[in-house]
Amino acid sequence: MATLRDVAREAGVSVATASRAINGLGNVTAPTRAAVMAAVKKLNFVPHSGARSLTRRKTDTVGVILPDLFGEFFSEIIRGIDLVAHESGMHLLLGNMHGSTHETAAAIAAMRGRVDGLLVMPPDLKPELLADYLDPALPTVLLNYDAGPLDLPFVAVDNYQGAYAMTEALLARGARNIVHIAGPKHNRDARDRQRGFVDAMAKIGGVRNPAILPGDFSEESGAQAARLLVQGQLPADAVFAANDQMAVGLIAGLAEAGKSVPGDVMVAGFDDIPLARHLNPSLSTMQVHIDRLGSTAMMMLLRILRGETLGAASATILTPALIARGTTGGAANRVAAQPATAADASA
Amino acid sequence: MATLRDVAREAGVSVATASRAINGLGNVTAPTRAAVMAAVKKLNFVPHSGARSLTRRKTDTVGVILPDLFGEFFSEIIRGIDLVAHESGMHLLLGNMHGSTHETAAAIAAMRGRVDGLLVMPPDLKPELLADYLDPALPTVLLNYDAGPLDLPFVAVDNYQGAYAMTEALLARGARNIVHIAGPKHNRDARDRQRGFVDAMAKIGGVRNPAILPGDFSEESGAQAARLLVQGQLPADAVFAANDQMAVGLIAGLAEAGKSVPGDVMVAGFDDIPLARHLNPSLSTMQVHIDRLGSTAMMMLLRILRGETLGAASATILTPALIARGTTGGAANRVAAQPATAADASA
DNA sequence: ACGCAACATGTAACCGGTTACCATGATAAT
DNA sequence: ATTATCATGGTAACCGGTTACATGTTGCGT
Repeated sequence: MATLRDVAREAGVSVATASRAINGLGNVTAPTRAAVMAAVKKLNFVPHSGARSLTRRKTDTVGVILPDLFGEFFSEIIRGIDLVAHESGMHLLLGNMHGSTHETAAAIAAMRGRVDGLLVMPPDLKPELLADYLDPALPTVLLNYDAGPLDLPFVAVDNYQGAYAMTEALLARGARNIVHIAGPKHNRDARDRQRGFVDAMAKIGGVRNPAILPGDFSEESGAQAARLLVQGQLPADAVFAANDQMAVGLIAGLAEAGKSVPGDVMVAGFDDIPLARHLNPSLSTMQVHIDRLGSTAMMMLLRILRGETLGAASATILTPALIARGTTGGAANRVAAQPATAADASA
Repeated sequence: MATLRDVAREAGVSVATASRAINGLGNVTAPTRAAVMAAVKKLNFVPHSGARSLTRRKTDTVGVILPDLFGEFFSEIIRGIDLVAHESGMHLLLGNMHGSTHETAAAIAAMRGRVDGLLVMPPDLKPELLADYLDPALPTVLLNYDAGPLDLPFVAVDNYQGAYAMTEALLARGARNIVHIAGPKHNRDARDRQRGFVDAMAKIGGVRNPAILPGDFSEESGAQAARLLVQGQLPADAVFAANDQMAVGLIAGLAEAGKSVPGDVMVAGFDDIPLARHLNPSLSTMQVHIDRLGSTAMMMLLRILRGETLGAASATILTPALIARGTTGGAANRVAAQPATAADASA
């Protein structure tokens, strides 16, 4: 592979001139530039980005660290990020922590010297640990994680409010015995959604200890919950799954057991993955605009990299919208969970 | 951020020794190594991967260049790649050519110096052009693209055979007037699938010029086709869409027009995206194991990077399996399109 | 014709690691 | 006691670019 030295020699100029010609710096005469360009073409020279980023101290790459790559949730996030990154000529370096805390540290460490900034989604990590792993000098935006005391910019979904709104909607539709299928114990989204459910049940439904089944956000755990429901003879007239994936498994499980949705029992999910509207009956859910989660975070990171200060915009909360579809017996109309916030509108 | 020089100074040794201690090379005494490690911990030193890769001449990163990031097809591919890459401690650098030929060149060029190898999926590029863009010195595996004369390793799906088998199955189910919804004109997969359809119709069904509607692999174009079908009064008793995404749109469009599936018309797709089995009725399709496309390619690339020669394994053809589901009125049983090939078995 | 500014180009240091090669001191062999 | 041997650790070159600074060249004003 040809190097800049080769090009310079071929064009009969110094490396400095060659570099300047290639990068379009002003102080090069037209004929010199032409000679350099000819050499570039002839030798098929492509600048070595690794070497370049060493001196420039920027890599034009952002690291994206996700807990997993499975399912539409993550692919939508990546798509959202890429959309914005691509416009600014940024590349995406994917890091996967595969659920393990130890790997998270490794994934973050491996990014040093490769990226200009980081987008991290640490759904089940304690903030203190995260602070240990992160390099304070590396601009970082958190995905779907309010770091609280850490004072890191983040974009998150208002899970509490969303779950509250969905529970309220189910109660309004006449459900009395609503069962919640929770997400992973350590997962923050899952815990916030559960809190929203519990609070709504207490305040609006007047129910103190609503039934909660365990789950882990997987389709299989939704099916599992269906079996528990049917066998355990829980008197449920509605089930609110903490995410769509589980709702999908749940519906399949209920169908197997001969239960009709929404006839025997209503079902609701959370996220609005693309699959949701294609189910039959279509799935009622809280629409999160998952791709916006990614694109908003990427836009924030870009602004930080440009040296702007985010100020109030450093904490962006996306409010999910209630989408009432077939599984709650409703028409397919959409209603905002609450007036869109300024943050949401700017996204 | 601390550099190796800082660490060496702190530990009272030279940079060479520090480097050796950190990388576990033999010629360092235990006390010296301990001193270095203490300095590393104290200064929070993390080696700068950019600088390291410059001398080592390897980056532990592979570039992945895809035409788009939309839909489950691509997210499944990335997942498959990541699965294998992660095991070998490799990172993934995402490049997106966003459909444009010009951007493809840019995406590939930008990878120089950043990656050890390339995984490229160029569905609508001419082989000659591709050869121009690719760096012959950079190990490259093509995804879903038989480069023919280029002699590059690739892993592809037997689209022709798959489409042939699906058409045969539809005919066996009693369909007489089968309409095909084609993919993008320049897309190779799409063309091969169309050829398979046409040939099967001719050889088995004895039909010379079967009806073919245009499409572009998008859900919307499937819906569009549904409108054409209904308005144009085409006497179709089965529709074979070139991919699942279009089949989904098609089914929605047919439902809108009051047509029942599979009662009035059978529907089949291609790819077996996760969504397929969740539709109601569930979608009959050719199962491609999309993630394997990615993981197989990544495994091939790793072997090349290790210096092994692939030999016959450099061309891997995955044979899709016929999955008969609800939209063709069948039970949900799976039948192999044909005996699995050696290549398929080894994947 | 001379002095000086403005501009083109070259030299070399530097980014942060790795590593070939050499120097040192300790130990072993004679 | 003297020298050969070797493990350990230091010096400096190098990877492939960028860029501060030095140098050379041209053109303008007087």
